[in-house]
Amino acid sequence: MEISKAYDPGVVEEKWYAFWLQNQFFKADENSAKPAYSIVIPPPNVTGMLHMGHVLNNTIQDILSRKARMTGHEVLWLPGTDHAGIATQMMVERQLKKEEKKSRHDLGREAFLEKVWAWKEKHGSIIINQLKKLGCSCDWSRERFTMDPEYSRCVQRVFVDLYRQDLIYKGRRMVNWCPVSQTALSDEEVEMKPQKGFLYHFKVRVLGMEDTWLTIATTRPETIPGDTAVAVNPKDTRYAHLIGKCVLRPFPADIPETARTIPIIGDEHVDFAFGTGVLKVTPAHDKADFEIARRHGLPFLEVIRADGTMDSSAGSALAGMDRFRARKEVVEALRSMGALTEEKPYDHNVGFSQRADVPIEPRLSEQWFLKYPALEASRLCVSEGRMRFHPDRWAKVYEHWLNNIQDWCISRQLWWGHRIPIWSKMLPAGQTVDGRLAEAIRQANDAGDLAVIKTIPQPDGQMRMELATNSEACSKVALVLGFEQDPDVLDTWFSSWLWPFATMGWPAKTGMLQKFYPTTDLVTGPDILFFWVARMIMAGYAFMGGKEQSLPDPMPFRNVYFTGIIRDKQGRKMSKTLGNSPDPLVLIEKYGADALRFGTMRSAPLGQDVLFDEKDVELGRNFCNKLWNACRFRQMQGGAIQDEIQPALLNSDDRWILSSLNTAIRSVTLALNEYQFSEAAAALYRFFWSEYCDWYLEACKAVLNGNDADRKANSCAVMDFILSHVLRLFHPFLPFITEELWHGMGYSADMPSNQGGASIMSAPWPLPLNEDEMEQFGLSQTAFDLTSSKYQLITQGRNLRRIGNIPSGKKVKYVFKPVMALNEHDHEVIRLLLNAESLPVQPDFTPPKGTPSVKTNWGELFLPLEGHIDKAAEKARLQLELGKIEAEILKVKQKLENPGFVQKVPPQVLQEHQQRLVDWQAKMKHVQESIDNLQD
RNA sequence: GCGCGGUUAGCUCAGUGGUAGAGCAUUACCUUGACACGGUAGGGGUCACAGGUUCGAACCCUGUAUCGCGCACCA
Repeated sequence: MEISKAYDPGVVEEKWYAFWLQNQFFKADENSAKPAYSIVIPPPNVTGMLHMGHVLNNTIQDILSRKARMTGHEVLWLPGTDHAGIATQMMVERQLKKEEKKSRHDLGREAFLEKVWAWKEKHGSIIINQLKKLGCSCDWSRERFTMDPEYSRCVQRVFVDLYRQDLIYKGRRMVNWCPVSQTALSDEEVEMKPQKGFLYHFKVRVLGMEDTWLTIATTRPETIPGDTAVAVNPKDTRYAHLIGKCVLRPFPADIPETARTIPIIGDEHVDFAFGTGVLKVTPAHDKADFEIARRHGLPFLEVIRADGTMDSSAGSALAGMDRFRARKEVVEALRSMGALTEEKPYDHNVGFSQRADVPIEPRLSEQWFLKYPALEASRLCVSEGRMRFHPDRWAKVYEHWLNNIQDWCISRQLWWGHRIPIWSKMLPAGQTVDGRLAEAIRQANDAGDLAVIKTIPQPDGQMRMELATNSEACSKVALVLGFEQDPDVLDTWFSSWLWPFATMGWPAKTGMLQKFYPTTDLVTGPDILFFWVARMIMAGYAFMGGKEQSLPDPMPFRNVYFTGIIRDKQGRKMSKTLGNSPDPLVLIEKYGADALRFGTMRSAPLGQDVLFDEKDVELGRNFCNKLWNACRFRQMQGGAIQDEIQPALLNSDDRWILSSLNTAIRSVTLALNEYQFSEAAAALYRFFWSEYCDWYLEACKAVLNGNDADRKANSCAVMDFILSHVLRLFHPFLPFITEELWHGMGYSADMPSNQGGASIMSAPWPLPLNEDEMEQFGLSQTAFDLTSSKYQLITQGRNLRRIGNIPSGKKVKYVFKPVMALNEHDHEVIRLLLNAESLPVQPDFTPPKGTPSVKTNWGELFLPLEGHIDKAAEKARLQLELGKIEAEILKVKQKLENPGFVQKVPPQVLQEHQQRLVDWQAKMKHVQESIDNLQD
């Protein structure tokens, strides 16, 4: 192959991705005899565009998948997208408004949904294509969407099943209402944000008492028209005597006083230290007040409408006004009637709709709720360690959430999503199920579908008959009989929580489920621990635990890896509004996908947020280029691939790099097994750059510049050995460039097709050398250390140039006074790497006075400078060094003189310290001599 | 308020009891036959603070400060 000077990722990446797809290397075979490894992708929103969070997330999944393939696993990485109810609907609504100036209501439900589907068809694959650019090795033949027909049937089935068990019920409750999206939200979708507001005090007259007033503190005066009581703590001596009396509510001012006379009640909930100790009770617009009202049988008075504007019940002055505008109006009105006694700035937390970013309005409404199933099993699998969280501190957060769990509000007043599979009809009490419907229900159940009917008595004496079914035939009969389907749809997460098995053909016992469930790893951000991870665990235990699946453990995954959150280099969250979120595709264009992957992984330690800096990607690009050029260097030596290393011809540097490779294989494998991706990347980086390129390749040139063809060939064999291992170790991180070089260097040529012959993807993951191989190659710690100290000698020798201000590029003469026999190879390596013109070996060398030198266990190295030395400067430098050495000696001496130390410390540590003292003392002696030599 | 995590070189971070590390940035030198997206050699840190345990603490314990996150919140 002809290798260019710099690596150009663009063409290479496209070529190999197409190649992988064409050869179906990503495809999972459920009939394979290999052990299974599986991941289901956290499905990105169909509205999504690839951002740095996706890059982090999916690179990790790809690394895990590719490594698993190389270690001989049958890998399923199952991709797909999420319909993302609110987000998608809002996006299409916005577009509709912009382009056609219409609302969804103008179109009607059906026509609007057609629009959304059309939008999904057009844009839904954008993020999928972006993942392909990143190199993701997903099995695209199994791509799923949470609103696929089969998937939707799973959602319905689960709903009906839970409904049958009375775990799903309809209730009129206080919910988190988003006035912009105009739907209920779950508690998890509400984000508390600190807000600057005001705490207002206003007074109301106590009826039937002479000049007695109560002062009430509130942050929400606009809800005064909805107050149906005033509460005080019964233990509060200031007010207890007033319980049972009434006060006059100031608003709405245009209704008779009798209609706004409200009682003073006593309730333990009231904190008499807060505000004035008097609480206004607005049962329809506050969660706590709702509970108080229930305890005291107070009426509920709604004064704010679904869209966040004031209802006519709030009085004609406020009707139709936005809630925040109304707040100001009410304050002014109180002020003008002289009732406002205080108005002071107040910081407090307000719940915001996560999606629409506006304050939530607690609102009384009828919604569907779910009592979470399988709570205990879900808790135990983590606390008992059968399912492991990485890092495991998230297990505590998970447990805490489970222990404080509230029923899940699962209905949404949206159109885009899974419509609730309930059909109902009002009937006179006592009416039985129509025969045709009863027959349809029987048939549905016989066919393996679910159909359940319930009757719910109504306050007016009628009853509501509810059919829950996932059978289309059955629901059609109900429609004919005048039943109507519930208009709401389900929370998006009510479909996502089934992802690990609904994507694999559940409820049937499919080959795919048998092979790949439970999945091995889940990789996701901690921000969706409650939304998604926890609920998937429950769904696993609730629906995969039955006899029909016959699983030893129905858990959905064995390991959960929580990524950090990607922030910018100032530590701020990436966001569109801040404009600090780089477009990964631009980065891929500029630096290459491998560079982006490597840079991201290198800076993303387990369990920490990632401060992203484009410099990291630049580092990745530089690294790819280094890899490219190291291979180019091997290529330029010519010759065929050398796959036979001749042990007899190995030199000290060959042995050193083979030992080093062995260490690298161990540490990279270990790090990956422990999900320490940044550690694995750093270990590879260090091995390849600092050890292979900086030392081995440079030392290699001693052989390659020579004339011994056998030894040259053997050096090439070692290079090929190292490179073929390095490429495989790097493949999970850098899939494209490693594939290109794997083929380009010819390493694929001799391999069986399914073991690296066709693609590096299927090449075996490198194993450390076994003892036989170590012995055959003559590798040992002693030999390794000896060569390491040779390199230390070289570094120190190069440093000598500074003394005479000799440029590193200038060839000079060094003299070596060895302590042991120096073989020809080592001699040449030292000479070459010192960039020495010559390196005479003179065992009895007597240097001219003041010649700079270093002393090592290989011997003493001199740089004769012939009077080029600034003696004063050199002396000062040596004095400084002497000071440092003395400090070190003092430290070690103090330890060794401490009787406690000598008695208690392990012998090995003691010996280390003693050796250290000897070394430092030798060094001190040498430096002292050098100083003495500088004296005239 | 409760819980969790962080505080180590100018920056971003490794380092879990035995000589303080990496990358970037920085200084000097080098365009040498793989690579300037490069090479060589440097400089730079009383490991937030205070106690304690230990022969020995960046590391273990206690407390404090500070930053961040999660949960719960008093209207």
